[in-house]
Amino acid sequence: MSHVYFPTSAIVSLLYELENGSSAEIAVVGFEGIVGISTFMGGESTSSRAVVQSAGLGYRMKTNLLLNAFEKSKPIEHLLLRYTQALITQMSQTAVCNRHHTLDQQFCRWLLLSLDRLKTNHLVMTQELIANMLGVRREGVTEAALKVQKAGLISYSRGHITIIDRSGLEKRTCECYKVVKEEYVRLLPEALSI
Amino acid sequence: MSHVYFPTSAIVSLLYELENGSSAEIAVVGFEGIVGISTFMGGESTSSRAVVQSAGLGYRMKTNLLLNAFEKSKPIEHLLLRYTQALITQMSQTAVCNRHHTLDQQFCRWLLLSLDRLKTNHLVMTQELIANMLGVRREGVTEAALKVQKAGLISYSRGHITIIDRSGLEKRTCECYKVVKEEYVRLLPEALSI
DNA sequence: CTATTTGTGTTCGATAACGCACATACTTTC
DNA sequence: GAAAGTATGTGCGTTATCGAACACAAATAG
Repeated sequence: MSHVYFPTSAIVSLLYELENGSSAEIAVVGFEGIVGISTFMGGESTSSRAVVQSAGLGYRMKTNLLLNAFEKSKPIEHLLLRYTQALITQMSQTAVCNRHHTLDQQFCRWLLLSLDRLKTNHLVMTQELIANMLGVRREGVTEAALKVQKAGLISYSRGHITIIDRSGLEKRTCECYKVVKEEYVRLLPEALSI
Repeated sequence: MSHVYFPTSAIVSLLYELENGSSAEIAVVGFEGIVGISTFMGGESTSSRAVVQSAGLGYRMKTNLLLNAFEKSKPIEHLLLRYTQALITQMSQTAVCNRHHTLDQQFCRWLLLSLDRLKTNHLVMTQELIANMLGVRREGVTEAALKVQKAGLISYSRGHITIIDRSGLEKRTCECYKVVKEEYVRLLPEALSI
């Protein structure tokens, strides 16, 4: 890894892939975060794969520059570590969510996590790709999306999702969304005024 | 949190609990690790719960002493951060494993993760508790345990598990066990000669 | 403007895990 | 050594998700 990335309008998914080709998203990174924490965590590499989920802009920085900043500035170090802890919370909650919640709930959670990182209420993403992120079948996402659409919360058409009723989505999703969001706000108050 | 813990013979599970009372283990900590990383990550607290899975010994240290060491010694800082990254790998792999692998495989993975942190091939743990860790039904664990027992890999009796054929277990589990183990060895070569 | 590709909807049988109820057997307690 | 408690085994019907096949329509390419 030669660079780390600071998305501004882009959204990046951190995916883990299995030998059989199936995968699952373990966290989402947007304007609030960094892609490449292993730089300062000391591992140099990770087993996860970063995939741009929603095209957009971001800054990139040479790995060793970030490392320098991390070593020289305590405030930067503390900020980066606090972000890492927020990321850990997201990963953990995702693990539990994978275990216990329905596809419907997870679909809504995923939508909300993405929306929080976008300025618009419009998302460009096929069901096939969402299925890849969630680690489920495409048909499962189709079903979930239809239900949510029939409930009047979103409108969906060939890769274009428009959110109609955001608070409706929040009611429909599991607690995981809220838990993660609140932890981000707690740990990164400067960065977030979501 | 007033103290952090360094298990020596004890094994600690990091659990996330949901509002409805169900839970899932997201990582295991043994002699190779620390309970309380949020101390130096800066969050002060975590949403996870640490539960002693297997009784044993360990050291404890006042939180602010560890924090001092973290701030004053670069080698200690780097070691702790590398450990944290290993923990992140374990959490991520658990998330994917929860999604894609069968209860049988996860049961074997869990046994192996525990065994790596014990000196013996004998484990004291009821099926009820294992079910709690894995976030599944007790009956599911009973079934898995019976299969593994019938295959001649373990013997199980009222909370006492004895491993008979370790390499058999490794064949039966999913890749997740190996991936995590190798990452621990890569990141913490000094600490591990597993 | 036709042909192909892409994204979505639908069906159906298979399977893994669930929730619940209850039987059984080993252990501890008194 | 009888009674109560604990751990495990078993047998339901139920449900969510899977895997695979296919229909259809919108978008894109030639």
